[in-house]
Amino acid sequence: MAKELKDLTKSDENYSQWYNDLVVKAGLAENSAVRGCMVIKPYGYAIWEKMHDALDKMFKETGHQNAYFPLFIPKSFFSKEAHHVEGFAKECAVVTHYRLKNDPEGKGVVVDPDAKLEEELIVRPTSETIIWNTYKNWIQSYRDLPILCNQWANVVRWEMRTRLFLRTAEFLWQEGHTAHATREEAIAEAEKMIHVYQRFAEEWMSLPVIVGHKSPNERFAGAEDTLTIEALMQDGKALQSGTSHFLGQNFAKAFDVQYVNKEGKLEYVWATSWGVSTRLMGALIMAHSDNNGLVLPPKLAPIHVAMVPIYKGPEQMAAILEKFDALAAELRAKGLSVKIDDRDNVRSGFKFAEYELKGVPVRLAMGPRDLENGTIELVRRDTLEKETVSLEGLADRIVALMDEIQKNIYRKAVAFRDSMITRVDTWEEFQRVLDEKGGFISAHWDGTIETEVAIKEATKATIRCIPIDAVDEEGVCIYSGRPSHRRVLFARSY
RNA sequence: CGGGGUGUAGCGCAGUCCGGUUAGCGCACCUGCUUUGGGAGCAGGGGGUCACAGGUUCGAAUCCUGUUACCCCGACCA
Repeated sequence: MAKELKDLTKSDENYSQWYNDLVVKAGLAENSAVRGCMVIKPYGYAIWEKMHDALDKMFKETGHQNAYFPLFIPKSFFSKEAHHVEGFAKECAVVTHYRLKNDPEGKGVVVDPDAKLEEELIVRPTSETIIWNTYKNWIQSYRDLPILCNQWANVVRWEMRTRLFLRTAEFLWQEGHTAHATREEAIAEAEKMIHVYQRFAEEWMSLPVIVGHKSPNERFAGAEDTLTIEALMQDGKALQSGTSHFLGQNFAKAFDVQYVNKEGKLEYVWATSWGVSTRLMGALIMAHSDNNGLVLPPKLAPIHVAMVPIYKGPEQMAAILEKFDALAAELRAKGLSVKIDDRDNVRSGFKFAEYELKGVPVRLAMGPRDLENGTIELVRRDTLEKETVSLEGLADRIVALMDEIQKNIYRKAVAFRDSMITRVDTWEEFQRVLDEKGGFISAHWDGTIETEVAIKEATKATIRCIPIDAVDEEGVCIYSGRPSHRRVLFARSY
């Protein structure tokens, strides 16, 4: 199964192929019959569900409520915000008809030309327009504000080139859409939510991220400011993992959403939107996996502990399963998910490899030797360290180990990420580091779109973000030589 | 949309140049036996509209024409 995985390393130029193989072989997802769309398989979906639940709880703790808006957006709504339509127009799926009929020539069904829609419907690539069209009806007075809604949904963006989890034509996400009375309150909301994402990435995914502002060229279509969390993958490429936008009054003006303030005067509403998607699954996979397969942080692992019997004959199997059942009951009582693998059609070695491929944090194996000694073999996935331990007090030990694994994976990722941030002061060095090392490059930039675009064309590297904690530092732009006041982070990215 | 490639069993492929037994191999699947402390071995078995539609031929997976789907490289990717 996973044997092929071992042939590749992360620095390999075939990393994409390696990634794709891993996603498929670990049973997370596969390509579907529909071009560019994926099937998320039960094991992959179980991870996504854990992400969903944790995020949903965080949103509610920050005062948000879930709601749901339509999948279809009338074309006219979509074109009301000029920058927005420009940004998304090239990748929209459009519904033009509402009926099929039997082919008059007898070959299946055809679109009924008489059932053409008066106005075409766009399959949402994001929901700002339909939501602001709705918010218009919800808002009259400052007493109606703020509105703090989140939606869990699927969206469609007709990408030319797709990749499992990272860029698919259809994907699952959440999108928060908030309406506020003041500019300051909306900006504070956008900042609050990017930090919710940061906390989720670091605490749940064991994924360190850099929080920053997008450069004007990389900003969301229709936003005044875009905040991002940027993560680093093991091949040295960056991945935009979540964004939070301050939309100013752009959508309020486009959809004429005004409220009466305390002084009785009409004002346009201030907006934010923020989202993370199943792309986080891609981030999780690419940040931690090794040549044996996935490495899942315990907080997101569908199975915490896999138990594998090593046996000869049904008597041994029964004796081992008895021990497993007792231990499993104890572990489950402590909130862990346990899988006892009593399949007799595959051998234990196969099972070991399989649970490593699937990233199960802890594996226990018990055989005749252990039965005699009252021991069990414990292997942790993050380090692959093997230990024969006593059954005494094992459940508590494993609970503590989950926490240790969660932290260890994070520590490793932080160490790697930090080692991959390089300060660079010349254009030659910039190109050399980009080609030979990759990762984030911290460099001066003159702040112009022309320079940003020129660097992108020359190297495929983009400004990932202007970190929120960037310190003022005078310097000269690595490309243009013009003055710069702070460093920004460049990288090649997914 | 430009350049290249591929459609043969659930998956991965050979066979196509040069037409000719019943279309083959590996993995997976089913049955049986032996195995079992790191991806088992042997034996037997099931599974095919050779992408689709025409054409040439005594005979087509193979040659010709058309269609279609997918993959890779570019362009695209708030």
